[in-house]
Amino acid sequence: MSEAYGMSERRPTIHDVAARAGVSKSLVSLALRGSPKVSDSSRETIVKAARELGYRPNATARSLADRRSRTIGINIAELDNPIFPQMLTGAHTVIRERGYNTMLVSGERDPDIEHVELAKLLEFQVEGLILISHRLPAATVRTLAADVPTVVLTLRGITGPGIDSVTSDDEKGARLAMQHLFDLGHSRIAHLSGGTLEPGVVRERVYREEMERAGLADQIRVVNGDLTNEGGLEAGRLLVQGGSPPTAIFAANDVSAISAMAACEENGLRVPEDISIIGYDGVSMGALSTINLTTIAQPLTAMGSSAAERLFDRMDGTKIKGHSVMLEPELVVRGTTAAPRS
Amino acid sequence: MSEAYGMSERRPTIHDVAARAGVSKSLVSLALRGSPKVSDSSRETIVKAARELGYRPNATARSLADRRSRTIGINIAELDNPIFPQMLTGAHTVIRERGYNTMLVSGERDPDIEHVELAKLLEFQVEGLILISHRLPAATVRTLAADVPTVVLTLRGITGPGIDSVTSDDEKGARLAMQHLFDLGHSRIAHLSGGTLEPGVVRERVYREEMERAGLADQIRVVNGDLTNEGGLEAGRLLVQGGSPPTAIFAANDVSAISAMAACEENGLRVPEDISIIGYDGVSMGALSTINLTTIAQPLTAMGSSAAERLFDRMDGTKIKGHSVMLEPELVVRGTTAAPRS
DNA sequence: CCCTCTCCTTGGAACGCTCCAAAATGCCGG
DNA sequence: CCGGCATTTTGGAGCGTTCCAAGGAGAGGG
Repeated sequence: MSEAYGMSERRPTIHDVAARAGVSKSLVSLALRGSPKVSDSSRETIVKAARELGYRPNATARSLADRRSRTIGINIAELDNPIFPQMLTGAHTVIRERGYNTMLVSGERDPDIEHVELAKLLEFQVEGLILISHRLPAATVRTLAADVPTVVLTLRGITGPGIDSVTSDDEKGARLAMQHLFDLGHSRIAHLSGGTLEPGVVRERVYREEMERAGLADQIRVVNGDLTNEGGLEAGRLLVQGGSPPTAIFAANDVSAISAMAACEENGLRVPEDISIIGYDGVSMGALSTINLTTIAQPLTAMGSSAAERLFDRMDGTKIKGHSVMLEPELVVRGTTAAPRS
Repeated sequence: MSEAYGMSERRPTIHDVAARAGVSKSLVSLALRGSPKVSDSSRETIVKAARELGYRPNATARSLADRRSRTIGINIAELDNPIFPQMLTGAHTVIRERGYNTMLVSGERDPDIEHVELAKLLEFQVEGLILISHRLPAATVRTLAADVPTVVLTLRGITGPGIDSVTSDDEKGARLAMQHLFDLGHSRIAHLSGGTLEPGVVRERVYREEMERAGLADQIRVVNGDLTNEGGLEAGRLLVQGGSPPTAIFAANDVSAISAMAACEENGLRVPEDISIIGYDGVSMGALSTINLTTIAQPLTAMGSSAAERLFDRMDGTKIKGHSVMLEPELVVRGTTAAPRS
């Protein structure tokens, strides 16, 4: 044994176990992986020797030898907006149940960093990729998917060989929201948009369509809330400070909806008595009774787990065509919407 | 611009690059790692060949060869409570900046799962471990730390060789909270506790001590809010439904504090006019103007990054003694506390 | 020209594991 | 006691890198 430097002691390897048990390394390998071809007596000796030495298999070496990393890479846009951790949870659980590991990277809002991190994931030989992000360029996704099975979450409209996607039906969700407000009798409805970010686009389009379809084209009013706290607050102020505030606001996501609530209250408008607000996402904090936000809930955790399941399907199956799953959003009526005061 | 390759064929290796460039694999290895011993002309040919082949180094093989995984393992208790993702963010950023990768596992509230997952982390030869959890038994932590440099977040009182810990000064934070309420003139102060979970214990002890020190031993009232939404709601109800509700509540964390707010409002008590509430943690949603929770803010992101930095110190330094860092919490006065109506 | 001395470059031996073909062992009937 | 067959066990060849000792090529000095 080469003990060149005064390093801390070498971890025991399969060879050490073999030596101690008086068998060959191959047999140790078989025994420890539970092969039925190993005699009971050998198995026993080997397991005992392994335990005595505190042997722990080296997953790196194993990965190299059998060319399987048993690792899934997840790229997450950010951890701040609670929808992401929630999807992550769903995916993570499935990955674990399948006996895989999760390697997590985040672009932290910087495309360059994101690019580098994604590359590292591939170098680590991840067997599959889950992209939880709405700011990834389609070209990037296609390149990645050419190398490794990939499932995209929350990003619609990206297809191609090797790409699956999991989304919830934004079109339908947005219609549900508008319908709810119409049902309550609102017509002066404003939209707090998500700007040009992917999920925002569809929601805004549907808002416009529905308004037009209801003959309310002249009431259309859109302000960009940027899907963030700050953006929502400012946009909310803009909406309600004018002379005739809308009677209802459909916000592109919960985070900005909650901020808009604050903006309303600042300006003396009570929610829902004076103004109704409906959000989108179904983040758990919206359920807090202090907030009690009416919203279109996406099955966030389910989307995460569905993405992981789709990925495993693709990995062990022989599916070739990109296949997309669309889950159903759901209207959750809570305390921030009511009929307009007439 | 590298080409997308079919995923079935073998990935090009360093040998392929060597062949194409007409040099030895060793030289390719040196060149690609930017060694200065390589002539410019060779380097150029090699880089070109690598690009043309779409070569991507195999991090697994590299890890095995140089016995460094460049990976840090993070165990996270749960992703639901927003304090965890926030700490994760801090740690994750530092890890990335140092050129390392993050392998993420979670016990998902099940000690058995947690144990298995932690073991897998070690098999993957992580070079360091960050434990973001308050339910890990001290014995487990010590075992892990014997194998690999370890930093514990949020868990106090665990020390030993190889273990660093990062906490914020709970003792001081809790005193800040009580002092704030005293300063406002409160004396009928109840505590929404965190039960027996680690961070709750200290906060409750300080609550009791401070009440006694202020001669208010007879006013001491503690209900377990379990650090959760549901727990906070029920405990909150318990506190305010009785005949003479407290004039202030010190909650063991923000999540339960927010639920307690809801419980108060349910029962017709306005916050802060009728009852003051102060939380603990400083989660970002508390800052939402709709909630506007007075709280003791822990520097969550900083705790995460500090943990990672501590870890790297330990990894490349020769520090041996366990070293703990304690960061300062801070009183953030917002809208849920006021003087009691007299 | 030959000989050093620098630079560059190279093949082979790890790293710790899995896989495979082949060898050893054990058991049975004859 | 032997052949034949099933069951166990084994050594060696990878997996794609890095590291190292040693080999080649020029350049400059004598």
